[in-house]
Amino acid sequence: MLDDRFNPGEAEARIYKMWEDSGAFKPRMDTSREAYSIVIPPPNVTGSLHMGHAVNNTIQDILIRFERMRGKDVLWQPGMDHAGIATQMVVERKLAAEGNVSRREMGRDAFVKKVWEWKEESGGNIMNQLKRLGSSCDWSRERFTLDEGLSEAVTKVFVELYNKGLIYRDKRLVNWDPHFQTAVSNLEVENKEVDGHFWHFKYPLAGGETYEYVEKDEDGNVTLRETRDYIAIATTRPETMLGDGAVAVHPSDERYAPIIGKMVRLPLADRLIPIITDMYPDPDFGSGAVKITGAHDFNDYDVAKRNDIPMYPLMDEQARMIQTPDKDGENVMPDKYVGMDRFEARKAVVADIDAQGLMIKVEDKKIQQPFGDRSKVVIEPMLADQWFVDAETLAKPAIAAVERGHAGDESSDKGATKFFPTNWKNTYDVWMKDIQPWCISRQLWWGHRIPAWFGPEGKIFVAENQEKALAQAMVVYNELGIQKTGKSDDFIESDFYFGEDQSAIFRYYSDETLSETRIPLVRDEDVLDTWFSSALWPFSTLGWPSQTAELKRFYPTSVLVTAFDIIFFWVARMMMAGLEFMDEIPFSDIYIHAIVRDEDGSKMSKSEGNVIDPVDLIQGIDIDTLVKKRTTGLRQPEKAPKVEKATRKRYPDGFEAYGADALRFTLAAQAAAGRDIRLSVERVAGYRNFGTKLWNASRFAEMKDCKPVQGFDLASCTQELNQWAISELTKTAAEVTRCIETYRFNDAADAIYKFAWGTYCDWYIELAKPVLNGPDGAEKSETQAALAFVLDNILKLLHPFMPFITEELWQSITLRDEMLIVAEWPNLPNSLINDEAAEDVNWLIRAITEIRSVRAEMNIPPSKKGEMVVIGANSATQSRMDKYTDSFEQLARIDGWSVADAAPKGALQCVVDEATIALPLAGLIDLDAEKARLDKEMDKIRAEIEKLEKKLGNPNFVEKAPAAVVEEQRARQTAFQQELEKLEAAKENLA
RNA sequence: GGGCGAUUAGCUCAGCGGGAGAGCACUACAUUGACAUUGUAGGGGUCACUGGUUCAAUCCCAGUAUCGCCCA
Repeated sequence: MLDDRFNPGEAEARIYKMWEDSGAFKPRMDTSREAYSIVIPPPNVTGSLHMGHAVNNTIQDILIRFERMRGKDVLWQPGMDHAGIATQMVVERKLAAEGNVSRREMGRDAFVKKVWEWKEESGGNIMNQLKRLGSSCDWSRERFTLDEGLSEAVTKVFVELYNKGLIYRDKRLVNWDPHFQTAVSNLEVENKEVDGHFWHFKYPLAGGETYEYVEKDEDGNVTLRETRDYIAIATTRPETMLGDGAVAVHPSDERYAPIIGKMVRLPLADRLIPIITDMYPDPDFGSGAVKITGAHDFNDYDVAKRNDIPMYPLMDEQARMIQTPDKDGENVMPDKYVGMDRFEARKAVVADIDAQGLMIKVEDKKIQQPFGDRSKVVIEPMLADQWFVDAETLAKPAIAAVERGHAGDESSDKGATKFFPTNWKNTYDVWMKDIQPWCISRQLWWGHRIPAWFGPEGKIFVAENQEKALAQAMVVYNELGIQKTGKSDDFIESDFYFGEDQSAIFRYYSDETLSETRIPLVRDEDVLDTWFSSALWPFSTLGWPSQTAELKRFYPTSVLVTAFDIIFFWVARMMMAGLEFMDEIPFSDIYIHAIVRDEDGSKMSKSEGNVIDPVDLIQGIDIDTLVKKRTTGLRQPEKAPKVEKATRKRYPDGFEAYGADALRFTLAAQAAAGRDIRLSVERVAGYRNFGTKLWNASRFAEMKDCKPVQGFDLASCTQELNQWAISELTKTAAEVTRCIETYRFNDAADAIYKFAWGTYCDWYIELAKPVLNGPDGAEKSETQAALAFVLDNILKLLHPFMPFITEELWQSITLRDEMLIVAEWPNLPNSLINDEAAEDVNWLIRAITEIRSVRAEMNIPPSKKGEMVVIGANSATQSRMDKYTDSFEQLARIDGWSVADAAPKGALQCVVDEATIALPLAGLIDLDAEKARLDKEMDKIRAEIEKLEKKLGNPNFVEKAPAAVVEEQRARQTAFQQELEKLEAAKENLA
């Protein structure tokens, strides 16, 4: 006998282990089966499970379990991402907290060793959390982006792209994160609107020149005319003025026409810079004149490039002001600012300008400011030598593949990829078509080190390893014929050495006293952007560059499941890498799911204290622990009382242990193709109850000896009730299948929920009770077998959504050859759909519901049984009455029935199709109330009839609407009309 | 500024050119018959607003408002 309820806390780990031990998670590698594969979006090794992971992995697991049960050869490839910046940050913090020396003092090798130690020890918690969710990944194939194989793939890709000219080194303006002291890609920058200022300065014309400054309104009337000896500029970043190379105005701007080409004397720096024209300045914005600081602003950079304006780097890696020489070797930066932090320098510049009387005004202004997505500090555009990927070239095939996917064009052997929902194609296209060079070097230590070696004469050797780099170097330097210190023959291996110190290359030329005469080759210190390795994930995890069996079998993968926020970071880059290196798309479908928000629609964020941890919903948490969790690590610790209050108010008792099944089902049911899921804990509880309901239905089946019967012949069922149930099951199974296939998880969840609870529990079991409680015999044994069969199929259909409880029930019901996880998905032939049986039983359900409704509304106590009198029933109805007399008795409290020409006086009456059912319950009926009830019902029907009359009375409708629609409306009208007549008769019969 | 999306029951959300839906919450009744993590029944919505297309609009189109996200 089953326990009285499912205990997820006990069962989940046990069942999970059983699955894993059985090898069910591994691909069958059976080529007679269709292959189906998904690569997991690799979570950060530093991460812990949040709701985003929960929904992402629930959906993948639903697909994987579904396809596995359908008999496909399934691989769900798991793994983790090394998360360069995030991990380095975590470990640095940890080391600092433990009182260690800093990363720089420790040195690269020692630090990286520490990170690995940390990774082995506490990285990958998230993998265990995914297991708690029930994820059926093949853990034996778990990969990490820094694994040997994957690193080999990264190096190979880098070298090949370099050789093809698709990776290059360039000095460009990059987004510099002064906190982590590394460049980041533009995707890692968050632009936020903040309160700032707009400073207006005067830049005096050189040599005391003056000009006539004229402003006009729209009609050309002069509104201001004055003589000026300056040009007015406005800036939100005054400290950068020290590096200005020019002032630019729009060529059409008449106000400045007289002074174009003249020089201004840059205040503070005391340099002469030109006034130039460029299309960039907006004449209607500010003064119309823009200061150009090419080395610290992206727009200015473009202007400076176009006009050959010098760019002066003003800051070091930590964004402190530095000295920079101009082309003549003169210092650009006044000494007093050198060493100041950029914000300190801003204050100083503003004060000094003001002191010189050159300040016009300061406005308060909302400004867009770039922040590092990890560091949260203001990003500084800086000129730096970095590695870039020519994304534009790689994007072209990636755009085309998605184009083909959405056009249904399967002609290309490179494949076609389609987004679900389709509107994400637009997002992808817009970004891809305006894609910028991708800056891939990071000044970090944790990651894939760039396989490039620098040597004298500005030479760069990109190769898989040191030996190959050396070989290249020998060739190059021999061809170059450069002077070899103290030697005259060709270079040989021993003429080179590998160093870590960049300055060795410089010393090679300058330091005559240096005893070292060999040529230094110094490896690039930088590592690659983490996303560079993630881009290779769909093939690197399958073994590439080795041609493994898995690669052959499972690439391209079937579908990628992810959230929209990494379409650019990841999806687009996988498309590019896959097409470039595999010559084929990495996945044919991309399913983009919603982002999980809290119940108020805010993004869940630890620093805001509104996070719901999936594990807490699975295993439960008391309110005090929850409050503690939410109030630690807040961005603004002073908000703790507010967070506590809100938490206690919303979840006064914390969370119960709802179990993984309930959480999964909730996420699936809420996974409709929108943008957000607002997680509702109440809904989680509701779906936990659903599990309990199913559990109890199974207990009932067990109690009534409903066991699956081997070789049970569905088609030979003689009992209408069983035919009906199997028919409804067949329809539900088809619907669930179709919905999962088309990624409509909420509809699939809905369909199985409705069938299991609303059909199986509410009606099938109830209607079967008279038989099950009756005498043994063919009728009973068929019903037992059929109930068991339908239940088995419910478990199957529900398994992808609620794997634990369904597996537990599956194995409790009877001894089985196989686990549910590998059981065969229901594939019931349409011939099992039995419309006749459905009509009969659905009539019965309608009739019982009507009677119950009338009784409840008229306050007839359930204990009060009575006969029913049927008026106007046709023979079909009479035979149904006969067949289901017991069901009426049990479910509608009806004690026998008879036929009459008219309802007895003073009886409750309800209309079911052609018949009127009267319940003569003398003495229990309030005639006035019954009259009112009938009136109310008639009013509703009359309103419907009125609407239909109007519609059908419209000649345009009858003429133009499809005949079927008109016919349908006519039928509805007739039906309502007949019901109305019967109700009128019922009312007359009352008194 | 450009783009995308949302606005449907008290709450969270489906839906859709032709009868307004679900879960939760709410109300009433029911407890030794698998299940109170339950059962039965019920109340509750000018489908944001304004126009247009159509025989017919919650649904399609345009505009407005509010909110959210992305990009510049």
